[in-house]
Amino acid sequence: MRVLVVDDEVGLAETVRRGLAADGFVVDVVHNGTDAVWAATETAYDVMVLDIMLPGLSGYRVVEELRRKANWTPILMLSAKDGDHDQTDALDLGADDYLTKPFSFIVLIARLRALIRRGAPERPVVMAAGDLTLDPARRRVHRGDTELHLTPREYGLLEFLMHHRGDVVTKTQILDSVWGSAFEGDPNIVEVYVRYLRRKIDVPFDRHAIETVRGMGYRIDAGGG
Amino acid sequence: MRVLVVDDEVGLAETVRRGLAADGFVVDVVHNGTDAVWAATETAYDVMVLDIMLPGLSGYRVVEELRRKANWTPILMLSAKDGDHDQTDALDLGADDYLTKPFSFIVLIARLRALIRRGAPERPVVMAAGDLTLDPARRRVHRGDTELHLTPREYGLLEFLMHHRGDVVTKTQILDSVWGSAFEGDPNIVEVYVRYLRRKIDVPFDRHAIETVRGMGYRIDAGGG
DNA sequence: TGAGATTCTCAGGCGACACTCAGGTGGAGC
DNA sequence: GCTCCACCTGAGTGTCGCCTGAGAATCTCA
Repeated sequence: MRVLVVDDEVGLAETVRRGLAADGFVVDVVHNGTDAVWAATETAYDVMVLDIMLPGLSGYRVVEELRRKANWTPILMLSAKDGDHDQTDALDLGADDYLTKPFSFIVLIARLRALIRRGAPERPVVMAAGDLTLDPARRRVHRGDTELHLTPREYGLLEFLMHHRGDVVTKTQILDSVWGSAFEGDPNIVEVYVRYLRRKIDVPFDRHAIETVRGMGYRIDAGGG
Repeated sequence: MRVLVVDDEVGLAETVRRGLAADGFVVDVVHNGTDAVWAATETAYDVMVLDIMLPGLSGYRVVEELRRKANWTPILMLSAKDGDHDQTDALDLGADDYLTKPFSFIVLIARLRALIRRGAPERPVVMAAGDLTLDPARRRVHRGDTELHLTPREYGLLEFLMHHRGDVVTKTQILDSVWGSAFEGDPNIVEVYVRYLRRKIDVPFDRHAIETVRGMGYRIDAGGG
């Protein structure tokens, strides 16, 4: 059982390290967020203990960064504060459990074991429209079982459409979100990329996921075409 | 903070009840879908915990039924399964969060608090006249279960009529609102478009939602024809 | 540096849609 | 029942929104 402990209070970190080691865990300790991300990326830990208050990269940012990198190691967060906000913020960001300092060692170990037992947490939301799925974390798109290769622009467009699946989105909205409001070129670019997307996600499968709503914009059907 | 817990496993439901009560929630428990819909309709809960696997009316159907009845109580769904499908299905149907069994109590409570904090999600107003519905956000029109394809002008006209459903609107009002006061063409255009609309929303269903009030204008019946 | 991938521009084509018009129909008042 | 006028109807016509293919410009990576 490998644990990564992240806390800038060297004394506390050392106490935790000894306690966990005595309980049979293999423990690595780092003292800041940047090292935490690096360590978690290099080594497959079974669980992480992560303090929120860290110099440089905060605990929140560490979770965010790891999840963005598709690292689903269970994370238990620690905080000195006792507010609801800390707690829910942490969980919203993708942490898996939460403990307020000061905490009992027995509780910490029990919670860690529970996390390990549960295994890697639920995957983040995979957006689906019928058999067309888009996984934002992994940046992957599937039509049924076949993976589709999309260029960055195509992916950005599809992600935007999927995020609003069922709703009509105007070309202006698309331009603003996918190309950015600074875009100065020909708005026709949206039509062109809708065509590119259709060529990859619809045409080969004889589907019509992307619907044109004349005079309004486009809509991706929640049923996937 | 009132919570409705819906789970057919009596033991688990009782555990959840006690835990939430200890955390200051006022908890009601029911063990099947039918009771859940009834309870949620009778009482204004701040949040619901809803198991997917239920005897009789499943959790999915409960969500569907409540949303259909314009009940937007935040719902957290529970499932024994661990599939992606469960998750997206639940969220697609109008649930607001999702938790896989077994779950940590801390996480459950945090998620519930987050849902309550977020409050009932804003739902777009769906205008209805009998079984004729118009969803402005999704720009969709249904007669019963069948979706109708309207052109932008037809849609604009119907939206205006629905907005004033029950009242007589004059052709001048229609022209000003739907075509804009700048319109210089033949006012007969209103009659033409009323005909187009009738051909799509009334004739195929043998209905008469759009009523002609001779000398005055038109009226859409609140009962949908 | 060069080949391939990707982004973007442009101009032509096509068809859905908005609108016109001329005649038909039927209700209301005499 | 006749007449008038409001409304209905069908057959057009032109336009504009969207689609499409070709190719230039730019980026990426070996």
